[in-house]
Amino acid sequence: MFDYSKLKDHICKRQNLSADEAEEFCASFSFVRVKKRQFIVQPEFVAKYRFFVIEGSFRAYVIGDGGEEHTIQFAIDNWWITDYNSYIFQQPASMFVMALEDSLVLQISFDAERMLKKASHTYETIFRILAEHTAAHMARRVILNLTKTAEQRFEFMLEKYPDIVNRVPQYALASYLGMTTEYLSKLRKRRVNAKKLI
Amino acid sequence: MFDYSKLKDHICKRQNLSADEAEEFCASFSFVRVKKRQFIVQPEFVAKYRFFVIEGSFRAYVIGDGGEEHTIQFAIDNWWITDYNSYIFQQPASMFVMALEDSLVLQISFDAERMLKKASHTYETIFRILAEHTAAHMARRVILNLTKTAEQRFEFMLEKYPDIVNRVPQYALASYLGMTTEYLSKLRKRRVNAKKLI
DNA sequence: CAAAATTCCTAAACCAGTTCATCGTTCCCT
DNA sequence: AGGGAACGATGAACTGGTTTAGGAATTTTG
Repeated sequence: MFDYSKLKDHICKRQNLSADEAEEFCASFSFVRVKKRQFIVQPEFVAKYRFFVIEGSFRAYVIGDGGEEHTIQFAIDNWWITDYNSYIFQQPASMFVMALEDSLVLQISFDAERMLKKASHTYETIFRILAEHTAAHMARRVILNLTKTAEQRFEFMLEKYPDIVNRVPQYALASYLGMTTEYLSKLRKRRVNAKKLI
Repeated sequence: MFDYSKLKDHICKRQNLSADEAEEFCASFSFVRVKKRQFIVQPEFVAKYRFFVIEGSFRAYVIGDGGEEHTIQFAIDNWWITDYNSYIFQQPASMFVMALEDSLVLQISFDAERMLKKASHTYETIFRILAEHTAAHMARRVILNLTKTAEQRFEFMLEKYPDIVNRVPQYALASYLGMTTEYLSKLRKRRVNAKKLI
């Protein structure tokens, strides 16, 4: 009925798998359609699933003490998303994860993942690599936030993830970059004016 | 000659291991003494090792465009440290990792780690769990930096990692928390004055 | 299609945190 | 032991980014 090829490609790029193994691996995932503005993770509830985005886009955010939203992560096609701390430790989540558009995802439950990890060394390796990549990505993000100014972070985002910049609402992007919408708007204007001079 | 018990305890807390397995696992690590101010990772060179601190303390930092130091991570007894992106992808490092005191570490090389991972499902699991914990920890750090003010981050640090606050130099702590030494000094003073009023 | 709601832009006042400059203290090193 | 470098404190001037407040444009929904 549905097409697992995106997930298969994603996995096989990182680890050699026989056709049978790839098949068995994917069988633990189920397709779910998610409507725009629908939540797939909510605070207080344990994040039972890890999601792989086939099409559409998502946004993970937390609510600060003053009620402000802080975007922690975006996910578009071929990215993973969930509340990582909630999922890994099976504790109540602190994040919302919401669809930004009507989307299609593949989800795996924590239990199914645990079985896969237990079942074979190869599957364990896949999740090990996944976790390493996640850790490495997060480490880069920490460095970026610590070493660059708001403007530099925006420039970096434009260069590295133009798809995301053009696809997500401005207030979500601003809070991801650790600034206000107003300031992002100012930066955008400054860029346009700078371009006009060339 | 040396005592592997700290590493053994650390691993066994996370994964069940037979005595033989624990022995074999630890055999891939070697003890190294590191003098204060000595580097165990340097930019441009590939981080060949991952380190487990037996005693002493370390600091990982990068140099910003303007020459400022930004502390990315501290490590004291029973913590892991290296330039994660360099080690995992075996690419040139962007960080310095320096001993803050005369220290004793256990190091494992990337190749030895790869062999362990390949050799057995159990060892693969250990490194998977390690990576998951690293990713989860980093995710919490990103959230903290995005949602809290400089003062709140300092308060949090005091509560959660008082050992580190009391053990590392002020300028290192300040750059870890994403602020200047001068401002941290001001916050410290504000705290002392606030306490006097109680 | 029109009303309601959400998103985006602009601008001025404001503030958390930085910069700069100076001084006292502690830690090393030989 | 003593001279130099590293470390911490403090205050005044400054700035990157926020807050507040308003209005315009776009999207959603009935």
